[in-house]
Amino acid sequence: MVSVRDVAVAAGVSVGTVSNVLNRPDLVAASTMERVNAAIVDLGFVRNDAARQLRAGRSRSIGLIVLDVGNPFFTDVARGAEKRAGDDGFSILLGNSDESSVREASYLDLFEEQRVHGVLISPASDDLPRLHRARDRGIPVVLVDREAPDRSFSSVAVDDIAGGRAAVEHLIETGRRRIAFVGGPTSIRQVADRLAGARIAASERAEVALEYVPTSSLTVRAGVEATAALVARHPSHRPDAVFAANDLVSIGALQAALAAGLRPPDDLAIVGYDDIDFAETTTVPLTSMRQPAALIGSTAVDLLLGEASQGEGFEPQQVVYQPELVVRESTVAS
Amino acid sequence: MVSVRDVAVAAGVSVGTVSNVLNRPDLVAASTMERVNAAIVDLGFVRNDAARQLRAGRSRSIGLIVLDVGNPFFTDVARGAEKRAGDDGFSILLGNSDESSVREASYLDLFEEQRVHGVLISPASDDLPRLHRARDRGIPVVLVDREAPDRSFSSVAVDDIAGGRAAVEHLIETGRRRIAFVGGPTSIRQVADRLAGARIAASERAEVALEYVPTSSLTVRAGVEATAALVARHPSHRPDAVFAANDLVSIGALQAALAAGLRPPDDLAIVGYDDIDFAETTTVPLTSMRQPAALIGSTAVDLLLGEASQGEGFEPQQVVYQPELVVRESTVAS
DNA sequence: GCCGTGAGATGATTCGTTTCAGTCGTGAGA
DNA sequence: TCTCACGACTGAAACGAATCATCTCACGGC
Repeated sequence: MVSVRDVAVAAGVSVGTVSNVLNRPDLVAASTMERVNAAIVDLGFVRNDAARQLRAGRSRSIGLIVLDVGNPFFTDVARGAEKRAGDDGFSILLGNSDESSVREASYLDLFEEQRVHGVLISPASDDLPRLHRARDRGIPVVLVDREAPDRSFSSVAVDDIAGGRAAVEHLIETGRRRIAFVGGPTSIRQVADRLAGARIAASERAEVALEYVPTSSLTVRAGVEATAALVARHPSHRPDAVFAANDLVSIGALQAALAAGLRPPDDLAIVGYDDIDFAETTTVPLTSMRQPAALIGSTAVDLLLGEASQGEGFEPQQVVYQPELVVRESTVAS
Repeated sequence: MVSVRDVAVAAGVSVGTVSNVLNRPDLVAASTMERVNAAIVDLGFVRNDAARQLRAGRSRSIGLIVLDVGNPFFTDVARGAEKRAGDDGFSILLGNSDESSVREASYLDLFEEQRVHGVLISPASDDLPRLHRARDRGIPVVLVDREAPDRSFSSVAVDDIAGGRAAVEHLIETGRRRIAFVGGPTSIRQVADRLAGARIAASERAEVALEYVPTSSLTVRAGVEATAALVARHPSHRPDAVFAANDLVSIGALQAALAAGLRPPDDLAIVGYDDIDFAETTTVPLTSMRQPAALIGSTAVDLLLGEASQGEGFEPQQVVYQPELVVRESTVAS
């Protein structure tokens, strides 16, 4: 493996000069630079990032931990983050916690060992102490799609309470009275907030009943199972609307409804959350709360880099975007 | 930032002993180990991976470059790879080339600088020399979802020619005669092979016409645009079936067909490729060629680790899986 | 009392890069 | 002629962990 030393020898200069060619080309004479570059190409020299990092003390990478890589919402967030990070010469390390706090912790460990420039995380649990520890060690942390209860971290989120409320208000306006909220676990803050918003909207009208149907994860499968149980009930006890905690669950809910012979929106209305691309291509296109996924990702990187460049006296900032209701045939007949 | 030296001082031992506690616990006395571990917790010591790597010469990470993170097929591949890698203590660095050879090259550079343990790549282009260079520098390379023309690399692929052929044979059997293959660019091997397979199947029956409708990328949007142009033709020139290069394109094709007032499968049959989860939840559930995505990912890691542990005399291996036709309502009325 | 043995601990050295104080030589100004 | 400034380049030190040839010590055997 060829090192700067080899390049230096080949070009007849010192290692310091090779380093300058690589990092501060303005400090070196044109003719020297040419010789060094020729040697680099000749020998096939590739910088060793580990040595670079060791010297620098931190890496040029940013860790991103998402709840589910299979969810297009999060890949969109990742895309936004990656683009923004790339502009500043940073790269994104993507970790998938699959809603497991164990996996989440192991990614945090990994990222800490890598002396990552910072961590963007959509937490699976409420383990804020763990995050504080990371920050105490000098690694900035920004919460994604979630706010810190005590505002001790910067965050980029969408107002999930408002979103939950708007979704249920839409269902009420279109005539539904028995609404089921499908999703879980509530240890995921997004779920808890959307449910809270839904409850607020429901509580404003005495004739509206809101039922919480928990699931163990936010997947298509979970949506199918929970909804299948709902629609198997006697018609008099069956909800007339499902508000799903995210679009994967809502897709599952739609499948279960169709399998049971129900025809949305008449027999059952369905609202999802995230407005992933696939929500508009389903058998019955799904009404959903749209979130600006890529913008969330890029804003998170902004906040992170800001915090990283400032240091001690940094004041955490909360950015909150508003979700937007996208109405489709799963709630309103076309 | 606390280092092994600080831990050693706090525990009253040498740095070598701390390192032994971390890496070869069997060599150190129980009482010593306890003291060291206590010091580690006390001081909040976190190993510096850069220093570790520098010493070791290579990292415990494997780079994975995919064509499109937004495509669930690739996230499934990534999942499979990550799981398998994790079992051996490796982590996966996920890079998204977005079908751009420029982005692909920049990820390769990054991974080389990181002295990655190996690279799994679903190449966007035919730049094999670049890959050979990486391997010459000691970085094993395994091709994913694609075979090397000269078998000079190990690979895990699915027989796309057979897949393309089976898809078109299915269309012919169900009565279609004017078939459009939608997708591109053909510089992506998967596209070229699926098209080649389609042509073979079509050529076996004189009365079948196959038309190639290129797109610039494999996305829902591209599928919509290409198909919209097709269905806008006079009925006598309109194809009676679309074979899409992947499911994202087929979802786009379905949207365009519905928007034009056509009702699959009668007015237009549609076959996709990959059988992503969302293929069965579309307005008209999509017939698709299923590929064992997670298995592809884990097998690729297997081959990579095998090659990495052997070294020089390694013989590239080709693993080829067979795709499986999954018939749904987009080709056969229910 | 001596030697051999082996468990346990040591600490100097190494990995490859960046940085920075310092050297060298040239040319302008006094 | 001497000094000073400056551009160009040098090379040693430092980053933090892992390794391995050595060293220490206690104990058993004779």
